[in-house]
Amino acid sequence: MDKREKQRDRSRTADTILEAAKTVLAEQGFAGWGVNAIARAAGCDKQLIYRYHEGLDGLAEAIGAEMAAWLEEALAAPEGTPATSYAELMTRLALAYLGALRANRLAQRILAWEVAEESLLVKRFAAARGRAMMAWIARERGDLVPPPGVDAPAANAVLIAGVQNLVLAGAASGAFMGVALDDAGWERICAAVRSLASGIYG
Amino acid sequence: MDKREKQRDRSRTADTILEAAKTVLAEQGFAGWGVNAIARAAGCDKQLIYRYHEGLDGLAEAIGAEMAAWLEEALAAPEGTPATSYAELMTRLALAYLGALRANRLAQRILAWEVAEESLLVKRFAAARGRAMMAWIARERGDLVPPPGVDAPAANAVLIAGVQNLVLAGAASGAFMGVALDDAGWERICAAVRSLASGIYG
DNA sequence: TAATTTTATCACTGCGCGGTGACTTTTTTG
DNA sequence: CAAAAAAGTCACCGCGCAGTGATAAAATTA
Repeated sequence: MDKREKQRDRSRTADTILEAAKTVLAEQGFAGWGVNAIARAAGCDKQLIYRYHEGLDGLAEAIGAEMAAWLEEALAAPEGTPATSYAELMTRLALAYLGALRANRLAQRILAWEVAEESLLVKRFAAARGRAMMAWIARERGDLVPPPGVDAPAANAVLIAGVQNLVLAGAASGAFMGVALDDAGWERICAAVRSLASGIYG
Repeated sequence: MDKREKQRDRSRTADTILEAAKTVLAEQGFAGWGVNAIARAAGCDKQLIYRYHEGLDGLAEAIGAEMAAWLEEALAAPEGTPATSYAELMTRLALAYLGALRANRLAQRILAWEVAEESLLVKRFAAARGRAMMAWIARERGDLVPPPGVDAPAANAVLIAGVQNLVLAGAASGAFMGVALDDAGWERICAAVRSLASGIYG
């Protein structure tokens, strides 16, 4: 009876470990992210983390790659009609990013990690994200151009950074500068992003 | 010769410990912030941390209080002529915050801490900062009002959050979305903040 | 000077961590 | 079936951590 001795399968186990690593990171944050916790969550021995994933660094690298893919998809989603102005383009980007980020705890944890530690690993995450964002802009922009006299990359950086920090603050403490980050609060933030973008680009 | 047996002085020692705690936090970040490291930096026994500061929580509380005072002073600094418009008011706030934050590693570490952990302690830090900011606005505003139809608190949240995240990103990886955060880059960011504020409020 | 209280140090416990070598069990190959 | 290779487990090491009870040294009081 019940002699299921779980058949052995290397790639399956490697996958399980990667999933466990993501789960632990999403739930505990990078502070509690280590071989012991991951092996515990994966239900296997920690040795396998070193064998199948080059240790924690390899796992982090894999997660970073998945994150880059996620970002691509999250931004690419709201297709349909192309933007008719640079202001609309950037508004779409910022709002798509805001929504996607709010729904992705793992991504939030990685962002927090990026500002809390300054390892090379984490720098690469940030650089990859920046590249993905800029690539999206370059691809979607078409022949739309920001108004002359406006430093679009700098303004975009402020907007996206604002969105990013608000999502992190919302997850961590539920409010920012007196604005409660509940559903109504997020609606206000979205409206403010729209106003800011059209105020500078429109 | 040289028999300086350091005279004992409780309040002096308590101060030394607090300073050491700040130094360790500023240099190592909150990950390396613990009784052992602090005692080592203060050159005394860790037991004294429990005796004179109620342990790590008490120290954190004290540091948080100092931070709140620092923020007050950092924002209050650029007096002189009062702002002539709401746009100018918020531009001043954002730029003063940006400059002060960039120069204060300890404050940066605390901000990173706030988004990385979700303890009650850290929530209080965030709440206190938010209150200080709003109090500054209420005090300096005079009879200036934002244009009708603009949700000023929400827009200010986006702006300040953007400034905050950019400073953290600059310290951690030196760039954000392709904008290098060196002296020239910060000039661009400041200009963008000015444009955003006057675009939405001006 | 002697007794007492304050200040500071020491030595230790228990824990979880990252990491590794030796082992057992299953699967594949000959 | 036996041998070899792959997959997975176990027991252990050294380390740094938070926390604590007993103890030593200085300062204060009697």
